[in-house]
Amino acid sequence: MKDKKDNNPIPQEIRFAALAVDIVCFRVADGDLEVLLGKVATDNNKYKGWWAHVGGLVQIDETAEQAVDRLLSDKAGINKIYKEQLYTFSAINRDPRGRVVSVAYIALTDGTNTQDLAKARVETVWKRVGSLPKLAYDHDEIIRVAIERLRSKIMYTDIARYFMPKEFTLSELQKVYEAVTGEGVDKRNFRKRIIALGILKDTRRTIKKGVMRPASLYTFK
Amino acid sequence: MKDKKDNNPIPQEIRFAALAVDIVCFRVADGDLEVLLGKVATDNNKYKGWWAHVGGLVQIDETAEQAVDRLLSDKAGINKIYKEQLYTFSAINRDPRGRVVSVAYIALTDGTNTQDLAKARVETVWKRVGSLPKLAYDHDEIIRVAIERLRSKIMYTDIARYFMPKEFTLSELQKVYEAVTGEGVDKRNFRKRIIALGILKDTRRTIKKGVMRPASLYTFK
DNA sequence: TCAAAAGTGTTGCTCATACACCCATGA
DNA sequence: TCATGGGTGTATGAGCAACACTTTTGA
Repeated sequence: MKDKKDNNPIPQEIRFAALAVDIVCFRVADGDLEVLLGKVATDNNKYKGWWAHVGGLVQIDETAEQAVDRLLSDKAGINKIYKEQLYTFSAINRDPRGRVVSVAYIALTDGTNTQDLAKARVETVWKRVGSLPKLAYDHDEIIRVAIERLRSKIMYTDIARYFMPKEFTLSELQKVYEAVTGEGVDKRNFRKRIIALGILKDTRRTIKKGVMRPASLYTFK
Repeated sequence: MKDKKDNNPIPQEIRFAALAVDIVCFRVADGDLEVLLGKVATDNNKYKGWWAHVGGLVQIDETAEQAVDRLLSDKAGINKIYKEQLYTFSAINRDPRGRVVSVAYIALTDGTNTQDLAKARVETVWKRVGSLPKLAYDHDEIIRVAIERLRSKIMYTDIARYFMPKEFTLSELQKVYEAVTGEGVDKRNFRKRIIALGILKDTRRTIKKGVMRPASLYTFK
């Protein structure tokens, strides 16, 4: 992709920075909030072999959003995912290779996501946010901000929906809230509140897992 | 400043974009929410003579935050102001001169601000947000997002403090809330709520304006 | 009948809203 | 005494938190 013709009329001398995106991609699996990490593979990079958020350079003919979709697909085999812009990090030495300004995004996917690992061009792993290694670049800082934002938004929006598969039980939804906030909630109060919001639809069908009473299945409206 | 040596080890061919900041600077004056606009002065620019948010290019040796401080000071004569990052706009054709990615900031100042007009290198004006002209570039979109964010944050944070002078009356503070939200509030309920937050301190002094009962002066803790 | 998760109501508290009159001042 | 904005209390309803037992199922 670097062979694209540079037909940008902006003078070269003021184009000092490379523009990148970094994607903090979350899921909830087995009651744990997890984040997608990719192994740094570029040579001449003191962080080679470290774990980092998936990301890369924005190209001349795409927006930051388009770069996010492309990089998630190419590097991690993840497609059609919910995303929102998080923050832009412009510290001068955040990348030891030179001035790189990064627009960070949060992305959410459901725990049963279909990651096309055949397409993924980077070694990736899902790590619980409670036990992360030291990350490359300023990615520790980025994920700190991302978790803070995610915890705050799950309280007053319905973003939890992007963690859920099409159909789910109320217990599963509750586990997602608890995994994100890190705190347990009362089952009756949770169900009352979430039903009162009017964002769920009862499918009138049930699912049975193991030796127990079947649970009602819901979808988001 | 463009004469700075380009000692960036990032290869020239991936540095396609210019990085800019745009600053949506608000104040409340005479009960109206106003925004600072600067007249576009660059030649070879189809927007020359239009009004736009104050902004400019980020330089190689400064962060976006530092660029905001520098540009507000140089172009508008405004110093030491509260600011927070709003959103990064990366649409490909947002600037007709070429690919410019802009990190937008919100800045707030009090209505009695001391703008050093002698230093200001750009013609500026404060405009009521209710009667804005069509702005240059994508600045209509930027201010739409900025106002949305400001209205939302004034409801659950204490950012209103940055609109106030050191000391102020409760009526003045209420006017700021009303100017930002665009809606009137009940005086008794407003005072009860704001006092209950515990963020104000009564100076035990009063101020008298015109022919009326003096009002108590408060400060933010 | 046991294990395991599903499902269900009531009470008290806190907080937001609606609403109207007297006070202090200088002209 | 009048005009102007400053300053105050109460009642009602909504929404949230605390709290424990019964139901359904298959082994």
